[in-house]
Amino acid sequence: MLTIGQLADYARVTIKAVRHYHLRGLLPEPDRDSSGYRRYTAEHAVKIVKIRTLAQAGVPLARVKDLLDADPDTLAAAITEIDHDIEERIAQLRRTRDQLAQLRGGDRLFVSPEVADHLDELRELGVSERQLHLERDGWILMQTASPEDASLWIAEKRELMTDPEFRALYLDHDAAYDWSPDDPRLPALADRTRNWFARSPGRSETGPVHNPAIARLAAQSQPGASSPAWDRLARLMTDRS
Amino acid sequence: MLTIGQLADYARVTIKAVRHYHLRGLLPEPDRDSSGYRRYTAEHAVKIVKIRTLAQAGVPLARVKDLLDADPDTLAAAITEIDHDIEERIAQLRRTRDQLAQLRGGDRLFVSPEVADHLDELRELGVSERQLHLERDGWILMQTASPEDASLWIAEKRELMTDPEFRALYLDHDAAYDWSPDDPRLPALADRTRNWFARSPGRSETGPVHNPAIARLAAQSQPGASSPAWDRLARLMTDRS
DNA sequence: TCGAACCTTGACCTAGGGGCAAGGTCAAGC
DNA sequence: GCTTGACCTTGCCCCTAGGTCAAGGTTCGA
Repeated sequence: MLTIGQLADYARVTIKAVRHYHLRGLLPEPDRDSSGYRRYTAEHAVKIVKIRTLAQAGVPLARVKDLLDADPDTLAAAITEIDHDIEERIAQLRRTRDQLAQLRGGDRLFVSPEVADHLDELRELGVSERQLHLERDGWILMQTASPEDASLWIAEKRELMTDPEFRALYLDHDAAYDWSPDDPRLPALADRTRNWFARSPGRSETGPVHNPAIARLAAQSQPGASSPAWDRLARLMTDRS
Repeated sequence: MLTIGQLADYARVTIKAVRHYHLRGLLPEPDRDSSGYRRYTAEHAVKIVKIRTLAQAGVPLARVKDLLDADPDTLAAAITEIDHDIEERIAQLRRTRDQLAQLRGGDRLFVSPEVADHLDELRELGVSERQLHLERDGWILMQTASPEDASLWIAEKRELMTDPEFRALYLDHDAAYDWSPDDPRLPALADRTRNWFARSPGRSETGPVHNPAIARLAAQSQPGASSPAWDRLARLMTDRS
């Protein structure tokens, strides 16, 4: 006959857990000795090892209770199912490990692989961290609003980036962020930008949502995402177009 | 700007989880719109994907909170540690799977491998299920009371079982359970048993605890573990020895 | 304009215990 | 006989990481 502590040690379970199983009706209360201590038999030990095994497998105690006095076929079926469940949890943990590795890496975790590649290209081009941040956040918002459109837009944007003139314009806009709003280079930049859009084939017919500048607009809905120079640039471009 | 539902969908998290993160101080409460709805930015989306990734890895939210604004080196170290932790949990799940498989099989889960092998041998010998049950429970109690002694005793018991005469005695004792207490075969069986113990070398000097009959005695402390014939047998053996 | 889908807060629930209080019991050693 | 430490008892509230339900306000698309 075992005390609760001996039983708990045998099954490698805490005393508290044993009492919890009594409370949940998984384990019948054993007889008490003259001093009121619970006295367990080997039957209890067997049952509690069963309970522990199922509970460790993540089976809710309510289900463990049913399983304990189910017929062997039902139990076997349940075990098969639980086994599959564990396999799946292992696979999930592996996926989590991969994501954890990406968390070290940078932004790939937060955006689609295409956008992540795009951001990498921008970084190589020498785009400022501020601008990268703006781009990333813009794509996040777009992906959230419309994942299908976002995947079209990113393909278009990346194709655009193969044009050296567009790349130059992009870098100039990036640099212009810090300029004074009175900077004489701003009107010229606005002109070059408008000219490029006018020359670029098919830009206008795809509708306003297909304009890659919407990335910047979306990002600008965040606080601190614009500057006096950019505001001036926006006015220069809309006024004369 | 995202609603709570859009944010939750983006990060593949439930709305309730998002609010829970606010409650725990992991995620700053965003501004509300005119109707009191929370309105999120891409910054929130980034943060919540981080939180989700760490939380899915089993990191307690309190620690996630610290990690969110830790310096990169601290974060990297923590991620390495968390990664090891996941590996360990995968290993544990594999062990649980093995145990689950044993749960289908039978008794191996509840006793040491040596005892399990012993029980298998007894089963092959044609021992009754009742007796097997008694043996198993006896070994459980012994293992609980004194694991080291139990491992010595099981080795001794298995060596004993290699003796054909002991095996015959064991099977006869098993069969005798159901006999009438007046059965004429009982005194003869008691004699044969006493003779065997007397002949068997070193049986008496190892002390009473090394007598394998203690298995039966231990098992008999359970209700319904004896019979009139066994009681008579016990009296016959002690009276005349 | 209406219904569906969304949002709000609040209250209560879960599993598997942990920790503490306020004791009772038991075995060993002096 | 007395103390000490380890063990046991019940009962209570606490935790995590949310889930669920209720009762209501809001927004959006047909």
